[in-house]
Amino acid sequence: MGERRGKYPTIKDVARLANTSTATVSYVLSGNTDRLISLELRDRVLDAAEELHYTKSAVASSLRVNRRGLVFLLIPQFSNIYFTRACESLEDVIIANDFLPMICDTREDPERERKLIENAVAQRADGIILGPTSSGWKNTAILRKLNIPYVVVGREISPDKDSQEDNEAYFVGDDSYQAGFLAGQCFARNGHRRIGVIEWNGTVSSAMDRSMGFYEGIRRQLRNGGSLEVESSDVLSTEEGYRLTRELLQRTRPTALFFGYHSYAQGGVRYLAEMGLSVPEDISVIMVGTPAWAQFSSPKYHTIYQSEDWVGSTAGRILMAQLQGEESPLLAKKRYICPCQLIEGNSVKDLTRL
Amino acid sequence: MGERRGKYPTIKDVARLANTSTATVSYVLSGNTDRLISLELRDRVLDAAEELHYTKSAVASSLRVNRRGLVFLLIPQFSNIYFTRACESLEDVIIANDFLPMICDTREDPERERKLIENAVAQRADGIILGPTSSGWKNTAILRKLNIPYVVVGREISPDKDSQEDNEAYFVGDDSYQAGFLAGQCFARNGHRRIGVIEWNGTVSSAMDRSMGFYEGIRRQLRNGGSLEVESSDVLSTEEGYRLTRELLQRTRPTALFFGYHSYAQGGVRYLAEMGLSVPEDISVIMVGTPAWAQFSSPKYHTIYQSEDWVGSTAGRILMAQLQGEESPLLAKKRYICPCQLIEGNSVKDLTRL
DNA sequence: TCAAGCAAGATAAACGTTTACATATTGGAT
DNA sequence: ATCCAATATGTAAACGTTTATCTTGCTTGA
Repeated sequence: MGERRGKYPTIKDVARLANTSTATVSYVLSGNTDRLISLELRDRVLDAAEELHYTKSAVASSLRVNRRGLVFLLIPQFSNIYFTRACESLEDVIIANDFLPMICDTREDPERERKLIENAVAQRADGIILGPTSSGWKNTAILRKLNIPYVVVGREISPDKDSQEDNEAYFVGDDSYQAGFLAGQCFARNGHRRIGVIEWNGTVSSAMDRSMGFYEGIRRQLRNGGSLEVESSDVLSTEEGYRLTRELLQRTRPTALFFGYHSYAQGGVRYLAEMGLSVPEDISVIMVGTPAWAQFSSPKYHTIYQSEDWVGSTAGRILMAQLQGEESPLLAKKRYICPCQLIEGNSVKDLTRL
Repeated sequence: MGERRGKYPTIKDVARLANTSTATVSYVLSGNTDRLISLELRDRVLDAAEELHYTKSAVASSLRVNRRGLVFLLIPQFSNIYFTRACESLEDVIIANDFLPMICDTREDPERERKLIENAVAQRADGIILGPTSSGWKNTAILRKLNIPYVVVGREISPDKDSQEDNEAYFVGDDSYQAGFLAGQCFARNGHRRIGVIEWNGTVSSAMDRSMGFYEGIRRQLRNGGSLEVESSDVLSTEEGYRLTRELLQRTRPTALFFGYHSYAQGGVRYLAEMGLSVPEDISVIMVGTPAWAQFSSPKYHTIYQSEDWVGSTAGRILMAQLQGEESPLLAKKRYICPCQLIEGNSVKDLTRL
């Protein structure tokens, strides 16, 4: 019962109750050993603090010493396993280094991203991990200006042509080009030549690289005839995946479908089911990303696996190295790219044996 | 280049550059209209602030006025769609009310939960939303003690028998009993009498209520003969779902399986697939929770749908009502329970027509 | 002419910590 | 007796804001 509002007990209250000075209380409560304190007094202080349910105000404390103990993790969506998985290993290293990870989602919205970054600096975050939107470079300008440590994950950001900045950001991610390439190659190996591609035309690096890689992986195969039908959208979501797949299949009927993002695949696969098309008999499927549903379903899908934990822990370690301010070999390199891996399921039909 | 460490420009720097006092700068920058300021000076201040890339320190600011603008969202896991979905609508109402939502995950770990709650109060969070672990009641004691507004979602927490506290927490969640009941009833309607149950024996309310409901839903049916085999675990995870299902099926061979949690179902379904058991021909399945994979797979699974968005937005609105400190009809009630809904797929075989 | 009122701005106290510095009390050693 | 070192504690300044209070120079009405 009773009011909230300035109700927290302060160090002063503790001092009064323990009949001593605030300095002493501070020394006792922060375990600072620079000063000798009699056991008797120490106990009195601890008892008083306990009795009042005293909790140190991190805000007053970090105003004084220049350390917030906060790291912000800004990710584009919770429904994107790539980022939530990376988050988990990130949290582990951040916590292990005695920082508190705070997660916010930008919803793939540049404006929201801008506000969240601004918030992070207003909160005086010690560092920031960013899974960027398409405006990632612009929105991080303030971090570069104020020299706040940050690491970009998953999607690369880079200076606009007109910008004169060249202060490249730390980046940890997967080899998106290779991801596409592996998929294209797999279709090629299995003799597919009429292929549908569902891709995201977000202006982030990963999207474009995936397409490039895919085309390169399948190019040879198509030289002797074949077709590539593409359907794409600005929006990355399950629903949009459904719609794109429908559009594409109403136009043409390929033997194989490549989904550049598993969220698209999720919607697309639903459309296939509703149409009574079975995988891989009627149509083959590969997707980038390895969501649970794709592994535990029948058919089990071919997926391109990206090492989210590696990405997370590496990004975390780089940020920590920056914060510790030591010379770390980790900091010598700016771009960390992890190779992908084709995980075979049974969603690709072998056409070469017909 | 250059050092981090006290590098942020302060209001004092701005004042110096604009050749005025800190008071004026503060008034201008916070848009406080209590004071008249000449246009000329106002512009000088704004220019100076811009030039220095000044950002107000939320930590200094909220030390002074007693308002943090922070709401912590503590959820047990990112892989649990129930909570991530609730999070999204929570964020919306929190942001709409001009607070900044910070998300942390407790990993279903009571100790971690305790620390995170402590952190939240150390950060002087204005309010807390908690998807509790089994120690939820104990860990929130400090919030009650210090009178910090909080709302519990998804799983109910309640005083230990030995505790003398009776200050019931605000709770928003689904009717877990009904969730179980609907599932039991559905099996009963379809004539199943040899049934396997995979349940979580976490000591949170939802777990126990689900089982109770399920038994009640199926009870009648079993009166004329039948069997119920239960397999349960302390740990809630996909892997454990796999293991429990294996244990159960090695012991007995029911016609239907009830998964109390979709994470268990995910692992269980994989085991079924590996054993070559097909759903619903060989075995019927219902699960609580409606993950994407269960909807987009074939077969489409019977699921018990819980209204995560309703839970999220309601919990958010209750917390905001507390923070606004007004009399809100919302605050009159302590427990908000949303009914569940059986979403039919084709994972339950009708045995009555044989 | 002058007090009163007002516009436009400055000064300084306060928020809850941390910590440099000052003080007071001991017990030896000289 | 005197001085010093060691121990144990207190005082107060500082961190970056906000805001109550004070100052100054003008206007203006009687």
